[in-house]
Amino acid sequence: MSHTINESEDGMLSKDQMDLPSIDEGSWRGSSVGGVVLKKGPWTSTEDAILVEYVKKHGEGNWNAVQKQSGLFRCGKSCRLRWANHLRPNLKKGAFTVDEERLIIELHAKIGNKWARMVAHLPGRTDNEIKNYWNTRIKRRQRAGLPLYPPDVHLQALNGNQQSQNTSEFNSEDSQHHYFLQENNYEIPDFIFDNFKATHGALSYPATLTDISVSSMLTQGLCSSQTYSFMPSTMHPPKSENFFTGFYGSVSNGLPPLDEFQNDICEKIVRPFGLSFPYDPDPNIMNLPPYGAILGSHAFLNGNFSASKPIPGAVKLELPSLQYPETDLGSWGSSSPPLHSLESVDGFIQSPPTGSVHSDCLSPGNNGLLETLLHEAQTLSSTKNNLSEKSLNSFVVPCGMVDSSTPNLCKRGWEEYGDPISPLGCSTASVFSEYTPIRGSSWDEPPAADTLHGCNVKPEPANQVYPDGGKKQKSTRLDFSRPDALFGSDWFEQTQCATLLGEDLCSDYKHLAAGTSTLSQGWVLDSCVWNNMPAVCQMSELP
DNA sequence: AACGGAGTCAACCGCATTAAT
DNA sequence: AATTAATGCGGTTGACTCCGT
Repeated sequence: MSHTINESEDGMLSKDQMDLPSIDEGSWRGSSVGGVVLKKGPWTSTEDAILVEYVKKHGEGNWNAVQKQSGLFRCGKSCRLRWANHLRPNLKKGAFTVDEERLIIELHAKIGNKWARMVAHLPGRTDNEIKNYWNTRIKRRQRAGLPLYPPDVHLQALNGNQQSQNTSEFNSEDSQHHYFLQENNYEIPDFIFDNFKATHGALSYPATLTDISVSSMLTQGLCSSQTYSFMPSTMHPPKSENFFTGFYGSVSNGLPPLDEFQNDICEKIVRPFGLSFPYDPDPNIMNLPPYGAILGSHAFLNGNFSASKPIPGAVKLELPSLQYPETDLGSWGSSSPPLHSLESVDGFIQSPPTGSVHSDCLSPGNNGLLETLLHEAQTLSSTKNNLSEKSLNSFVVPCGMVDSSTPNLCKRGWEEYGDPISPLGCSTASVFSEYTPIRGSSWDEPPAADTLHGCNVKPEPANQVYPDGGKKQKSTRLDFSRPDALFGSDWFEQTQCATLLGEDLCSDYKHLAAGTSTLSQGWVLDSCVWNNMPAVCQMSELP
């Protein structure tokens, strides 16, 4: 498509031919350099001709001189871009050939969003073209629920990267970039997971990454002002919600800077993993700590709060491995039939690879980063006896606080009640239905059926003491004894819950509340917290 | 035919890097 | 060494087109 040949241009063209466009021309905007108002918007053929003529005379470069010497009212950047993308000779126009597409895929699997570098392999193409193609392709495949890379490309890229460790075909940055966060969208290629699933022990990732323990990630990466050591250097704070803003939060959306996480053993990072969630009621729901929106929530799954209505940012997320129907859920949890209504998750889950995370507290199943993170977080939590009172304000029963004699909620959840779409392996529904200890007893204790629909829910003991010596505090949370009441209430609809969760998830929970037989007070809400719900519950005062 | 959503593409913007002074 | 300008790069935006309803 060319914007240089159209009706509006024709009108402009005649104007150009007579004189350069007047400032009040629609495509002129306010930017000015040295008192000269520069034009923006589509180029006209006249402008193209001027630019081409200029380049013929003076060669490429010194683009800022174009405006001065040729009278073209375009900034240097615009001239350069126009020349590079449209005017320079030997440009290959038209659709990408099959070979080119294949090459782009392979290159992307190897080097990520290095469009300019890809150009070297695709003569006649521009980085912009490649980028557009890729972005379009991403959307298309995401919509179709297809993996971003064909499996063979995964393997090929994997091998290539392993070789590149030695051959330096791609620098380490690229490798890291490649392995961790593909492209702008923080996409993680399938082969990471494939490989992870395949190895579970053998190092298949670049050493620089495989050596990253969750602890180190938490304490050095997430919890230090060094920022995210495993993030690509090219990552900029995204404008839209995405996984990493959602996950590690606070980068750019008004949340506390990472420095604030340095203390307290990354409590705030640990929290989302079920350890605690001292949520401070905030009327601004959208400022919910994104890291609280992780486990089992759709927000985690697609980096957004919406369940099946991803905000635009969601488009950028993709975890190809989880798009495979045959996904070996060993890395996420055991396979089990998708849960009703909650499984229709946007298929983009992502998680840094952790195939060979070595730590002192390797997760029981070694099933994936989240599990490992969780497990390690448990360790961190358990060793941190002085968990702040603040965190105790949460009514979360963190995994790490679950008595050792008690089946580990998280672990068991992943292993036995795996939600194919949840890194935890247990969806919110599964938590509700399976891990809602009645009357605060063991997780193993079968839920009492009498707690189903009635109101005879045993209230949580007000003075309940928790393993760490602290007391749960109801604080400002809603005094709903039952989440089913909560979800089914008008309040739930009338408050921001629905907004926060998205209509779909909202209805999911309502459905859940109506159908589950294991709801009880306290623990249920804990589960809610654990699944990102408590933040919702806590943030509003009783109506 | 009108409308709306999705796809495509060109161009812009902001930041990073490099070169020049 | 510090500053400024030029350039490169990647992400995003907005206009346009296509297509289905």
